[in-house]
Amino acid sequence: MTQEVFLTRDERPLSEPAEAAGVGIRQRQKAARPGQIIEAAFAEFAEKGYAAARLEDVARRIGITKGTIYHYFPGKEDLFKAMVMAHLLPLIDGLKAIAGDEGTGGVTLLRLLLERAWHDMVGNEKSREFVRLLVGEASRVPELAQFFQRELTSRAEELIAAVIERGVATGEFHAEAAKRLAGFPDAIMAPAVMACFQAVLISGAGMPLPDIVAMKEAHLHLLLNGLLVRP
Amino acid sequence: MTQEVFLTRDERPLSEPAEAAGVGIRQRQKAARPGQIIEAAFAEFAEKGYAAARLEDVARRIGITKGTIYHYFPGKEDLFKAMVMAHLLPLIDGLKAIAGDEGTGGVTLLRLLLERAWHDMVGNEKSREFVRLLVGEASRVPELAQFFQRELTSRAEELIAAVIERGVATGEFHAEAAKRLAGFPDAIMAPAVMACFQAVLISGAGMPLPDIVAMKEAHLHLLLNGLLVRP
Amino acid sequence: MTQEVFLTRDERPLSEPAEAAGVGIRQRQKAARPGQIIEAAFAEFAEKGYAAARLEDVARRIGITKGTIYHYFPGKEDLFKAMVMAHLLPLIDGLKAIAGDEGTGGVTLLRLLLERAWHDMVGNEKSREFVRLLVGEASRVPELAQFFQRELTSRAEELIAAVIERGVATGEFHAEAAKRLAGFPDAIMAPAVMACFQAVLISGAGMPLPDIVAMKEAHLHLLLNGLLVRP
Amino acid sequence: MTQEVFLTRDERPLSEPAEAAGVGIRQRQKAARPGQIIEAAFAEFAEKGYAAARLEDVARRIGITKGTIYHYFPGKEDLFKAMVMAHLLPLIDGLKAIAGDEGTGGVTLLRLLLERAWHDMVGNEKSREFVRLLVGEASRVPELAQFFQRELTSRAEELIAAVIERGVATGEFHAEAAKRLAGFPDAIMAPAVMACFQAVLISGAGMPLPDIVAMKEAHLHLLLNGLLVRP
DNA sequence: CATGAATGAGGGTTCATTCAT
DNA sequence: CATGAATGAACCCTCATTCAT
Repeated sequence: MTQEVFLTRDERPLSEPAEAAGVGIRQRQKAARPGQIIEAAFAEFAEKGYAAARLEDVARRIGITKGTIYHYFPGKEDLFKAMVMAHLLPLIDGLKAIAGDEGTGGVTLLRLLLERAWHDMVGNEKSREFVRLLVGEASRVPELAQFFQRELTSRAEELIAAVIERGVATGEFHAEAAKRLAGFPDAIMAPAVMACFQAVLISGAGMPLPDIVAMKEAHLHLLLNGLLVRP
Repeated sequence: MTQEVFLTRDERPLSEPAEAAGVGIRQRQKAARPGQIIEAAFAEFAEKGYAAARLEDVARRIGITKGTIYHYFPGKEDLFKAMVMAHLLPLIDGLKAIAGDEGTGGVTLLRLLLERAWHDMVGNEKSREFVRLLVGEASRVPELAQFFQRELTSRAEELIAAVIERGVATGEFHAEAAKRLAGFPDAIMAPAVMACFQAVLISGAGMPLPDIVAMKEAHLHLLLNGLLVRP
Repeated sequence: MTQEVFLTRDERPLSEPAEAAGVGIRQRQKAARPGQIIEAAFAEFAEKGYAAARLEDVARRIGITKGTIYHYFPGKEDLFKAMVMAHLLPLIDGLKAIAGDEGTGGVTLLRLLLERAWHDMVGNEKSREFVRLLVGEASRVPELAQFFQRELTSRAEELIAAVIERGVATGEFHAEAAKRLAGFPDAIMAPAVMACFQAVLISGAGMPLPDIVAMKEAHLHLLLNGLLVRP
Repeated sequence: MTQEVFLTRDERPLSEPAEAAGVGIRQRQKAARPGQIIEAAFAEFAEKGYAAARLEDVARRIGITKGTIYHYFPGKEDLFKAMVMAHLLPLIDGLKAIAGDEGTGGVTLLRLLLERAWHDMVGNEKSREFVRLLVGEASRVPELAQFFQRELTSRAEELIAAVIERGVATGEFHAEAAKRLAGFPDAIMAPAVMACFQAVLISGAGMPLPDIVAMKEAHLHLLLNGLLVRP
């Protein structure tokens, strides 16, 4: 069982060939370009950071030249935004899917939520790098920061709140805990983010990753039971 | 009650040579320069990121010229490292202080630990920016990443493990929870890190900060009691 | 009779791509660029010396901008090396050509050798400046100094030795003189080098050049006959 | 017998302590400073060239600071000139001394002249470096180039002409050779200059120096007898 | 006299962006 | 569509020179 166990859903590469049937290879190439560029851009931005990434390196990664990028994106910053969007949208869709789940109990919903979070933020190398990139650079692009806050963060917070509420309604969760968490719902997700950074740091240092599944279980257990001995 | 309530300890600015008695203004200037420069560098690096920060802006911030920086630091990267170190050292000392506390119960120790973490990572604007900067850039300076991992992260993890162990020894904490957390001690600190990012994002978007003290309380309560209703 | 009488062979400028038929102007430009840049670089380096030469001036000389130079050369030092090589290679070829001459007598060969030396080191302004530049700067680029020593100096010394040997074999040269010169073959070429410096100094001072052909004749005569009256 | 055998005359260091008797050490220090600085400057200029030499390195060489140099010299260029002058003057004096020698025969005078030339240009490391420096940089300082031409070169040429004339007068030298050399007297000295460069290049490449005394003898022999077999 | 902190004018180098081909 | 030569605006870094101490 590898560390990439969380790849349970749509892991389509961004540069999908779009199953073009009768069109020539040139057509297919052309249609695939933006996705290829975004993918290469992600790799460079993640590795070097926005400012230090060079468009020439992005281009070379997929065997094109600098100029070609400008056929598809107006400039470096736009490419960055597009790349972030391309990665953000699936995450948002994931959240929407859960929100639609007229699931049963609070615990089940919570588990579903954590599953998604761990998948999206810790599940594989690219996810982790993306989170790191977002934290490091997004605040330099206010437009993105706002989109991120509006579409993902606040949506996630609402979802968490809803899940807790449901747990309280079904009698699973403690009402007082729910009230207390109202002002800090992200605390629920925090360990996943933490695991993300831990993994980035560790793999950056060339050390072996810890057991991610066990970490996820520890996370859930901590949320549900806390540390204290039941009286 | 402002957001800077956590400024309970030594918040001496990095500059200022402590005591300057009979020495001339030039002498005082000279002794204070490195600290001033580091402070200005922090501001620029935090605002623009390592690559986008300009030494000229760092200099202008304290009314000197670019060249002067080179009297005190060999170059941009060294300045960055020095700045990180200047911020990291106090955090390490903070951890050491707690480790020395032959405290009583696990809960008390845990509270102490959280207090420190929230102070150091969420307590004020600069702390938060520093954490963000570290996450965003440290991996580009492997030397720093390793120092960070060795001196701070692993030390913190040991401390957390010790605290939990003590809680188990005193009968406060659940043995099973302790065992489960052994592989993921950072989960304990995660909500503080999360709050840090949340605050950065929110203030970056120009919105008002939430009640940090309440968040800290919610954090502690969640850790201790979990979400579930006691059976 | 001008001073440039020695331009008897291929004095093609370094630029110009030889034949440019139907290709567009852009193509022709591109192919010619490295040569143009090297030529301009030579002029600047010769005039100001390596350290004081400015790439911007090199660029302006041929109507391009600083940045363009970096499309063709990795940096200032590489440009310098390339320029030296471009000038050195023809000289080496010249020596090889003579070495291939299965000439007749020692005197004839010696005359051939001197002809080349005077042409290559005194014959025209550029040659002279190049020698001066080499003497002044080569030692700062050990790589070049070694190449120069290995490919040109030692080759020339071997050639001189061979010429003298042949003169001895044919009975033209004095055996004792030959033996004595074995340890100092460069003495044979020395007057040409001297004339090079003299010309540089003199034209630098704005004075008229002496009669170079006469100097060359004096050189040959001195070598062959010496100063003493025959007994 | 080492290579420095030519050190037969006044090899006083430039920074002589001026045998001050009762004056304090401070006084002596002060009086010696300009000479020390010039000596250090020579070392740096010779090693790096004028443009690349740093005044700070000059200062450090003798344990003072940059600023002190400005107490004794108006600036970098003036220091360079002063250094060149300090080295040039003894050479000029050497020539004058020979010119005063109402010596006997032409051969004897010629030998005297060569002795000086080899001593001053090949005799030791510093002499050689100085010649190289002069060739490389002097033309960038027209003022110096003119002084050099007027005081040293032309004086040397006159001296050589006089020596040859005397040889002709005494019947030692061939009249035709004398006439021919009138337009190129430097040819006489050329091998010494050549040996200088050869030595610089060779020691720059870390190889062992050839036998300088033998080279000098070969030089003289070549001048007197030429290469041809006497008919 | 001597120091060395500070200045400020460059110069080498990089790279996003443009545009003729 | 794609190329890649060319531009030009920065930015890091160096260092001769100044001057308060």
